Amino acid sequence: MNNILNQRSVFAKSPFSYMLSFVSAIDFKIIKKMKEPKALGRAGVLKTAHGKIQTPAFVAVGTKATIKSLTPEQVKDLGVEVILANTYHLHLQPGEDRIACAGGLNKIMGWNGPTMTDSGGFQVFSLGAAFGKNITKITKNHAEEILLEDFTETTRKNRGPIVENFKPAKVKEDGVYFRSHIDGSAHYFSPEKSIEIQNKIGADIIFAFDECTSPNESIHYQRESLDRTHRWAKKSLKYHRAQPISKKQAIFGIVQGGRHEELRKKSAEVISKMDFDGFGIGGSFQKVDMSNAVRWVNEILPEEKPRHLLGIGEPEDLFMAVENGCDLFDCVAPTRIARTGQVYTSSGKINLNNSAFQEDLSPIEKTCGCYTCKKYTRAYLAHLFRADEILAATLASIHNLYFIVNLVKKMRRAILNNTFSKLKKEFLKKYN
RNA sequence: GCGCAGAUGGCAGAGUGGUCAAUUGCAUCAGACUGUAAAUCUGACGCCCUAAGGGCUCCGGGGGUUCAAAUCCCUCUCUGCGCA
Repeated sequence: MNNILNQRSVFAKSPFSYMLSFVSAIDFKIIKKMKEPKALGRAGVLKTAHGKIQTPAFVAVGTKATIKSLTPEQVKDLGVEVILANTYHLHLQPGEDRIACAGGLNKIMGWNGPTMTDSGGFQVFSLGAAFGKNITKITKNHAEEILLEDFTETTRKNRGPIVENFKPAKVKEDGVYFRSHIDGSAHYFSPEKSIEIQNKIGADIIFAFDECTSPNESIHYQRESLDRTHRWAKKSLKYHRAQPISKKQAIFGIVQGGRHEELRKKSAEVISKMDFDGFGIGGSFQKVDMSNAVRWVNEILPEEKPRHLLGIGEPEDLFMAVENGCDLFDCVAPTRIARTGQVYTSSGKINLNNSAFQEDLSPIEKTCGCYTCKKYTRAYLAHLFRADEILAATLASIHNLYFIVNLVKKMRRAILNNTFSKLKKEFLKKYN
């Protein structure tokens, strides 16, 4: 016990801790802007209580305070600078009080770099309007098709009985009722509650509580929802600013508005007038709509504050987002697809479960500098996936995260060298 | 040698007169996955025809009963158990 106390006091008195007393919880400096006429892209440095982030930067998703299948050392070694955990998941398990007692998010998970938490706003969508339907962050269907009401039938088998029209999340004016996906227990998130939980979890950057809307909602609903998200943003901000922790914990407001130019611009205006430390851009998109939405918003958001495009992360999307002025991105794709055998290469994704790779003794990618590619063959990974070995997920996740994180690092360097357009053109030509 | 039980698609294993090209699991072959209900989910999986659909062959081998057999009878082969 003494040891722990000693360690804490030593940490508290470290020279680093005095640096925490800067006025804003974060400090963002743009060091270079893209010079192309219409480009909004920039390279910068975002300083947080747990270190700097060289932007643009890819944020690794560690929903439940772990990047699935990886240790923090592996995550750090492959180049990740910042991670994002989730309020909804951590509230249910292990609970924010336990995280606080354990010393906060960084301490409990053994990650000493910058951290963020999502507010639970995405679960309003994924467990609400999108529940049991074929709708996610990106939807390939046309709105007309999405409106078909037979998607509940396709709900996965192992997730309990399908109950018609059952949704674990229900939106109310002042908050959202959730039914836990773990044990079915009822929970209620208001903006204040979300912020309170995020305060306790203690990430460097937190997000306002928002509603990510489904693209199949009517324009009327989108309007109504957007007003609600704006009200929630105000409440989130007010509550947060009243807490002492807001001196070292930054809060980002989230822009919504679906695919509608009018709503996106309105949202960007409303949210940017609030005293947030930075901004998130949320929503569920059809791919063709995404660049418009990002552009509309970033032309309005104040240039000097960081912008986080929520949940986006395929290579082509990252090029689009960086070019259009986003600084941060998070995405589950690299780690999620890795666990099911799919890995990124410079000429597109490949699926290591395909029979062709069983005798392929080359690495995933010859020119890749990641641990997995330096040491293992496709054949070995193919074997691990077939044998259902845990290491498969780890090695593929290392590669995919390295691939994406370093792709964004390359974009940053290209901005600094004025070669972004060239990089984009060459990469996408080979990748697609 | 005698008695009993059994032989089903790559494997395991349901089915025991028509609704059976044959439940299910595994394996196999593909696909999906973008603020993680996710080490998950979906589809295909006898052969042939582009699909709806249709045709052909099939439940150890052979023969029989029946309008109809994986399913009933006879016989052979093989396997397991028990007794010699």
